[in-house]
Amino acid sequence: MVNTVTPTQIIAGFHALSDPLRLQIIELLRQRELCVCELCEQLEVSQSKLSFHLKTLKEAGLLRAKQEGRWIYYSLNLSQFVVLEQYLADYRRYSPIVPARKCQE
Amino acid sequence: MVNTVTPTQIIAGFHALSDPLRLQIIELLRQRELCVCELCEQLEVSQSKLSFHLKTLKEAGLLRAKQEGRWIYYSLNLSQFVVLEQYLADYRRYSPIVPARKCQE
DNA sequence: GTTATGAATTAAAAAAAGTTGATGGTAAAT
DNA sequence: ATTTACCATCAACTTTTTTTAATTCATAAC
Repeated sequence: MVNTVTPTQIIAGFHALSDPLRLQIIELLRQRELCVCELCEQLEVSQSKLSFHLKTLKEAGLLRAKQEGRWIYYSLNLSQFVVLEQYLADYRRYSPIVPARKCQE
Repeated sequence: MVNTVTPTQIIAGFHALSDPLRLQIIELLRQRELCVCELCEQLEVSQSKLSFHLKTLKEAGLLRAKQEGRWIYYSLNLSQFVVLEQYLADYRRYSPIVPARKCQE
């Protein structure tokens, strides 16, 4: 496997997931891909605001954008979800429960 | 199962994981539990700063704190890692790839 | 070309998060 | 009882993120 996952990617991913509106966006896209105008309506937010959050998610690699005419359709990039999931899974799997070395002598 | 996971918990969790120093803290605690003074030394940050980030991680449920004398030992709360992992896994597992309904008629 | 629509970008303002240094609390040592 | 060590908290400040409104860009329709 070659795909090196950088801390920066991980941090951007988790940051993108740490906002309620962004989680709502993801929840909607889970059903099917949507264009910005449709997301706007369903979420009842301004286009500009939505655009900002879409960018955050896209730059974190969690979304894909596909232009079609003057519409832009967003969809989940599930492989990036797997990257983050894997990161968490590693903690669960390789974290021995070792009692602390005591601080004093 | 009764354990209802709230969006607030999820958001707090991902937010806690979206900072380089906090990831370093977690990386260290992965080996074994540590007291604050030891984390301070290894990470070379002020005690106050460290305390702030430990609080963020603890309030997100990712860490446990245990007092012993005047030392406070922090350790990973792996079950909360699993909660977040599960959240991501659900997207991967239950997200059908459905083409968009087109916007125009 | 001109106009209208969908969406990104910009700049300024507002809000939130993080940093710093000082202070305070508690437990142990003297 | 004092002092010392470990750690949390507070208030002031800095930095980053988010919001808002205006503008710009691109595509398509006229």
